[in-house]
Amino acid sequence: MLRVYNTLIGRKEEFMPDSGKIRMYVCGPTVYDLSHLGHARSAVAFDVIYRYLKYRGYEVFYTRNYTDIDDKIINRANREGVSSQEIAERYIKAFDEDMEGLGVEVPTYRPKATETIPEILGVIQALLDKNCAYIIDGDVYYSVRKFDGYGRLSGKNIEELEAGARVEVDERKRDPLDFALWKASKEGEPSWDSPWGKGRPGWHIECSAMSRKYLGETIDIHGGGRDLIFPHHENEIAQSEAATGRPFVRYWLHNGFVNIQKEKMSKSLGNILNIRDILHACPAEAVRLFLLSSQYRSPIDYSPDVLKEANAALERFYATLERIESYLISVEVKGESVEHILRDKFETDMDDDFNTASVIGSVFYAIKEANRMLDDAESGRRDPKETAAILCGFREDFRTIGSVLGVFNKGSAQYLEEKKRGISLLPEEIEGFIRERNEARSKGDWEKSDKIRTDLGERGIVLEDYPGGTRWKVR
RNA sequence: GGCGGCGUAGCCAAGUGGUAAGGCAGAGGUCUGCAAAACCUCUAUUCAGCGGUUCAAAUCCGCUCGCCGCCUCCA
Repeated sequence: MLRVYNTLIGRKEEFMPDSGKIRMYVCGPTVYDLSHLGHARSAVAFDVIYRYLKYRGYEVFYTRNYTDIDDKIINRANREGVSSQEIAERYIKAFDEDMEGLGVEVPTYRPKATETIPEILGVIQALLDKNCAYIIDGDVYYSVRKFDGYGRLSGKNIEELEAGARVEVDERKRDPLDFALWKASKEGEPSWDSPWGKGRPGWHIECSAMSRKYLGETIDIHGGGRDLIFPHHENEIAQSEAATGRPFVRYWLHNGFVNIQKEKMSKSLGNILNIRDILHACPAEAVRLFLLSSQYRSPIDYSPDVLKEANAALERFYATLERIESYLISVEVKGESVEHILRDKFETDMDDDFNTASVIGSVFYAIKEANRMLDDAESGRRDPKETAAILCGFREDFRTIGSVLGVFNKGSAQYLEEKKRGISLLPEEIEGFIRERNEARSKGDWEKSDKIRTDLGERGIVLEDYPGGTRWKVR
């Protein structure tokens, strides 16, 4: 039984979709700059949720939008002297590249706000017809007071919000909490025709329109970062439910932030880490492993060290996987029953609000088990066939888990191959050095043999001597 | 000020009523010419603190302290 933490009720509850088809919407980026680690966390968290739901046998219709019209885009365009569209296209492309780099699966639908204008106009018109919105000088505002449930998602009440409202209130609005559905365009700004004059959509309305267009009036899951709970998601609920008269979202899921030195990563604090910079310095699987090492709702603190740790953990995983794979080549497995203890644990953990941190713990527990069994089997203290059957189960379960987490996903050969691309030496050259070193070793010339090992070490090659011979790997 | 969340070993992090997963770092050991890798042992009588409920609490309740987020664009 899958249980998820639903922000709407503030606790975990059983996930019961209406049917085997799941409609899921996640708020995507506003495309005015490169995406940062925080975006990566949200994308990876919901990528794993998407994959797991599919793994569980659901058909998932996953929509993630691009907000491609917005003040920040316009500002940047003006600053650079190019069109808003050009800015949006540039950063959509960049975002897509980053997602691909992170191994994030492509959602079913990836709509853009600017391609949903007719539907946006439709929702606004419906709200005007129902007297939930009003027009002032070509702007259209949503009348928050007309919506009973306002504040339910964020646990706020209207009176308190008003009391704490910060300045800069637009005097024309009937109520400080009212927000723009449609903004009349100023000279030179991108605009679309509407019954209320030329203008562009407000931020919140696009998600209501896109969600409805691609997934219908009531959807199963709506996700995004915690900071979107208020006002963005609160406003989406108000708009959608007032317009359709039906519940908007059944399960609201929100991911925690990536912090740097305990503080939220954000533009205003200037502590941004771009995805592409990180990906440049570190394999994608290590980034994902870092992100998935905490439960998706918890805050996680970034530092260069934790990424290094994730990378080291990955290294350990693949080194053991390689051992397992070589062992399974040497020992025939047939007719032995393969057990899937790991897979069962994986499902139990994931069923509990996608507890990837616990899954990763189990994987490394299994890694230790596997190494222990291999040590014992290799020294004849363990039955080879029985060992092979268990390791075979591990290997299959690693693949299963890897396919959902997008980590531990490669064959060990592939992983090691990729690492070898980064080095300046040819494998034949390295083999040559190893032969030379072993000749020296056989003569007891430790000085020479150690120098060869040190020299290779400086070029990123690590040597390991085993009873069967010397092996090398890339650090 | 209002609302929400968090506080588990040197660090990261699971565990939400049945007696503290896992990783990194550290110490000792096995193996090795020496290493490396791997394995073994050790490293939280205790879960911010104080009370309460219970046969039983890190887990539930209350209070205190500390940190963070939202209330304004934000993943």
